[in-house]
Amino acid sequence: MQRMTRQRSAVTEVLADTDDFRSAQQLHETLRSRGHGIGLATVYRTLQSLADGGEVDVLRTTDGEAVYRRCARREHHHHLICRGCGATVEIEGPGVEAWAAQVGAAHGFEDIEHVVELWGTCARCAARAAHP
Amino acid sequence: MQRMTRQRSAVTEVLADTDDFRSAQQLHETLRSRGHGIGLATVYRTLQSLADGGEVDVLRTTDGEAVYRRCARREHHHHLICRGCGATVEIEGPGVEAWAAQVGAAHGFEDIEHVVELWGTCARCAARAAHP
DNA sequence: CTCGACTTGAGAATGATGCTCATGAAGCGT
DNA sequence: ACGCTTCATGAGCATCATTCTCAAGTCGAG
Repeated sequence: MQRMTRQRSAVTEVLADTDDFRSAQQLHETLRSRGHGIGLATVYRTLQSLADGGEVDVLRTTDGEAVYRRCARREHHHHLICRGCGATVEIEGPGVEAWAAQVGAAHGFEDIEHVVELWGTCARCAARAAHP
Repeated sequence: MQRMTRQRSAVTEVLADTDDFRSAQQLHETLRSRGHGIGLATVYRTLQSLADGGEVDVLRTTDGEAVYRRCARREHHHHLICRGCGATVEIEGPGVEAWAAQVGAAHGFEDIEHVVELWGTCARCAARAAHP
């Protein structure tokens, strides 16, 4: 079972407040700045369990760092993420599911999962880069 | 310029000998076992420069570990990778390029890149799992 | 309210990867 | 083939994200 602790609700609250993908460290920072005393290890543990329960989406930046986001849809979907600030748009991958399963099976692979994410620079970050 | 050293050619040779995605550590291991004296740092540096030059493909496992592969095609393409052993099949992503660029632009994002990879368990690893 | 079981957190441990700098070797020019 | 300049190497240390440890704290069922 999963207990509802002060720390756990603080994490879900912060996640609910942003639409961007954020790293565990960034979330921890935000939590501290809001006055919640919470340990980094707890943030990692909580994010892990939320991810296991499908309540948050996790993905890896090109640097290999894990970033988390509370998505609107619980069904599988994809993202367009800003490399600069983490701003995210949920997107559709038309026909991707079927294509992935079919290609996998055609090569004798089982338990197929697919990773389909778009990375770019959002308008705001592009503007910021233009005015240094 | 890029000098051709004993170590560098050893790395490219090992990469040429496998079709699987391999981590820097695994490649280092293989190199040592073949009798090449080579430092881990050199393996990392060499892989990095090969990747920068587009001679090897790099991607991240779900654990965030970087894995490398000498691909047949130099043009952009996608992969179906075995989670167990790294065995890889190069695949086509029909229409993905155009779709990615279009979706990105529609949301005001620039410099769009896309990550499209399929992960699964290859037939050999599935069989191995069945006979413990 | 009580108490056991789960959770927390500070700090240490781990693991991948990057950095340093003294030493080695590629390869250009001769 | 011979130097010589310059870039490459490697052993070990540094860093950074993430996980582990375990004593102390706190949910929440009864």
